[in-house]
Amino acid sequence: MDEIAKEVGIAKGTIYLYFRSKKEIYKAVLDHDMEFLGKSTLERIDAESTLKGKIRAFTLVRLQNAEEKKEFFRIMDLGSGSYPLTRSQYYQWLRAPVLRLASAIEDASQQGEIRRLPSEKVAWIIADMTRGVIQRRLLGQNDSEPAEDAEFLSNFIWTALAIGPHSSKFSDLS
Amino acid sequence: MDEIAKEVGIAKGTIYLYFRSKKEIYKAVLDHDMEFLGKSTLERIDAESTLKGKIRAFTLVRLQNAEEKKEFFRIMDLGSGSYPLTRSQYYQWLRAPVLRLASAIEDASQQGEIRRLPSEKVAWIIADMTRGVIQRRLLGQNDSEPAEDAEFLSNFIWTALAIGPHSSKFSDLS
DNA sequence: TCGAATACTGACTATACGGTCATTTTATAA
DNA sequence: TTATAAAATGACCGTATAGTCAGTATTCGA
Repeated sequence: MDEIAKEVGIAKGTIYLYFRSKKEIYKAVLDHDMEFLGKSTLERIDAESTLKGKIRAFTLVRLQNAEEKKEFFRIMDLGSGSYPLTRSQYYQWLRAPVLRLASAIEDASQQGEIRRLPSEKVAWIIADMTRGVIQRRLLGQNDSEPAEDAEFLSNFIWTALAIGPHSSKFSDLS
Repeated sequence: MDEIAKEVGIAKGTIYLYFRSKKEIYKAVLDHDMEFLGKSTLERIDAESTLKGKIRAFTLVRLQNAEEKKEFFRIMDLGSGSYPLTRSQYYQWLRAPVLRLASAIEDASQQGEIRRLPSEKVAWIIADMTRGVIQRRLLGQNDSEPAEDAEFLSNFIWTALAIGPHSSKFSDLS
C-alpha cells in the first residue's frame, strides 16, 4: 500500500477513502483488464463470418493481448503475492468468449460443416491450447510472431474438426 | 511453520535442524511429488507401443494423478501463499514427459503414420489440453470419469494428427 | 472574509509469521 | 551411574505491512 500511494502521489490514508481494502484494489484492477480482454475477444470473434476465422480470431486476439499486457497475464496466471483468487476468477471471465466460440462450433456442427463433437468441450480445449502457448511465450520459450502461432493453432484445431482430409483446404480458400 | 510443527508433533525449532527455511520445505515437497508424477508418466508412455496409445496414456495418467493428489495439483497451479515459484518449476518438471511424447510423435511422423507437424509444439499442446481438463475438474465443472476425458482428448488429438479421414478408425482397431 | 464541510495526511497500531538460541531432555559410552 | 554429546524445545525477536485516525489543508457557500 505504501508503494501504491507513492506511485499515485498521494498519502496512504487517502487510498482508503476510495477503496475499502487492498484486496478490493487488486480485484478492481483485474476486473478492469479482464473486462477489456473479454470484450475485445468477443468483438473479434463476432467480426469473423466463418468458424475457422472465429477460431483464428480467438487465438490471435488473446496472443496479442498477452503480448501487450504481459504483467497482467502473469498475474492472472500465477496470482500475485497472497492473492491467488485467480484461477476461478480467470475462468469466470473467460466463460463468455469461450461460450461464444462454442455456439459457433455448435452451429457449424449442425450445418454439417464440421463433424459432430461436444462443442463446449472443444471450445474450452481451444482456450487451453491458447493459454499454453501464451505461457510459453511469457517464459521466453517461444520467439515466433503471435500471428504465426495463431495460424498454427487454428489450423491444428481445424484439422481435428474437419470432416474430410481436404476440408481445411476448402476453408483456406474461403 | 507453527502449523507444520504442530501437525508433525515436534517443536518449531526442531524443523530447522532438518530444513534451512520454509521455502526449502515447500520445494522439497513439490519436488518429491513432481518426481513421482514425472516418473509415472514416463513409464506409462513407454508401456504403450502405438502413438495413439502413448497419447492416451499421457492424458490418462495425468488425469488420474490429479484425481488422487488434488491438493498438489492445486498448488502446482496456483502456487501457495507467497511462493509462486510454480509455473516455471511446473514446466521444468513437465518437460521430460512432454519431450518423450514429442519424440514418439516425431517417429510416427517420420514413418508417415501421421502428417508432418512440429512434434514438440504438438506435444506441448497435448499437455495444455490435459491441464485444462484437469483444472476444470478441480473447479468442479466436470463430473465425467478420467478415462472418459482421456479417451475424448486422445481421439480429438489423433484426428488432428491423422493423415486421412479414416486413419483414426484404423488406429482404433489396432 | 470566514466558518463549516470536505479531502487529505502520515505517524502510529496491531498482527502475523519466519527464524533464533539459551535451556532442557534424551541417547550414548565408559 | 555419570559425564558428555546429540537432539529437541518453545519463548522470544525482528520485520513486514494492512489498516487507522487525530490532526492539517483545501474547497466552497454565504
